Amino acid sequence: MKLTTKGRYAVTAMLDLALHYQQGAVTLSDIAKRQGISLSYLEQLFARLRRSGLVDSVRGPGGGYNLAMAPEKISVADIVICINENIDATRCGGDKNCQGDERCLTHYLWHSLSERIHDFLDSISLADLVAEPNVREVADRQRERERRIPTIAVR
Amino acid sequence: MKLTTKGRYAVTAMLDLALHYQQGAVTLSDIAKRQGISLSYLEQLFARLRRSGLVDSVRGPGGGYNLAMAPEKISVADIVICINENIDATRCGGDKNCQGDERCLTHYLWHSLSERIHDFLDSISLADLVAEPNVREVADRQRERERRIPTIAVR
DNA sequence: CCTATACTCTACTGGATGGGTCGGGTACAG
DNA sequence: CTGTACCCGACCCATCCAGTAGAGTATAGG
Repeated sequence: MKLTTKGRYAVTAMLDLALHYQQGAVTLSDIAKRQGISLSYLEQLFARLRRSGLVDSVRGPGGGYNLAMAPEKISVADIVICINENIDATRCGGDKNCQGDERCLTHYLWHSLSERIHDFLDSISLADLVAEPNVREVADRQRERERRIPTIAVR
Repeated sequence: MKLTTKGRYAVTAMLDLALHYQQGAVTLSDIAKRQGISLSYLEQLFARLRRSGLVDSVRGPGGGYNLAMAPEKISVADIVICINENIDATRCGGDKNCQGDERCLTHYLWHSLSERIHDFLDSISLADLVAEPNVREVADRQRERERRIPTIAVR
């Protein structure tokens, strides 16, 4: 089981997209500024998100990224799995060969933990997060700061 | 959030102790053989477990380790936390300063995930694991193998 | 057609950390 | 006094996270 900044960044960035859903393409540099994530790093993450079909890209000026589906359709688990490959907590990755070619004593424990984590993350969609008061509060704060410290050439 | 072999090994080893509860001290080399874990590595883990008061040690010949409390009193979370320090999934470690000095968009998400994981692992005691049929099955297999390939000087 | 914008892709890197090994202790039962 | 077993610190290596760098391609707008 690994859950690192990588996965966290990916979810944060996808949530940013969800907050601007159906408002046109969002550029990575905007996300980078708003969420405090390195642009080059975001590029790597979005390459995977695009290949997994979670986002669509639009090239050229005025381009950027859009969610490929409605926020209700994308769960946090989808994003984390796409980025991190697995949230399996067993050593063997579910292959039951943790000790030699047999299951180790605690195989089932980690297996059920993995299930719990997956079920939890899968039960939360981007739409759920957008609706969350705590999230709205932070988003408002970010919008406010963006207004006060506008980008050069604010259109 | 990190859950690595370290934590898994520790739980496995503690479960081995629980399976031999009140049958005298268990040596690390026995655990190493039964569970397929490096002896030196186990020594490191048990140093922490001992300092945290989860196990008692007996030095000298015939020595080994014992659970410091009844298996009912020790939860998987106790062991993992002792070894891994934290199972917090947030970046900031709960300090709410994930973005600059503010909370990031997804702070609450990771916070509640951490709570879920902790609650789950805390709800499972070593006694619960010992009672688990899946665990008994693997333990029986290990005992069988131990009988067939006995240690040199099997007392 | 030119240019700026913004995605696309590959290569590289430094530091942390997981997962060990090695070797020299100390306590104590027989 | 000897062997067993815990105790403790130093060291090591591969992996990989997190991030940088830089070259290329598509395209909207002038």
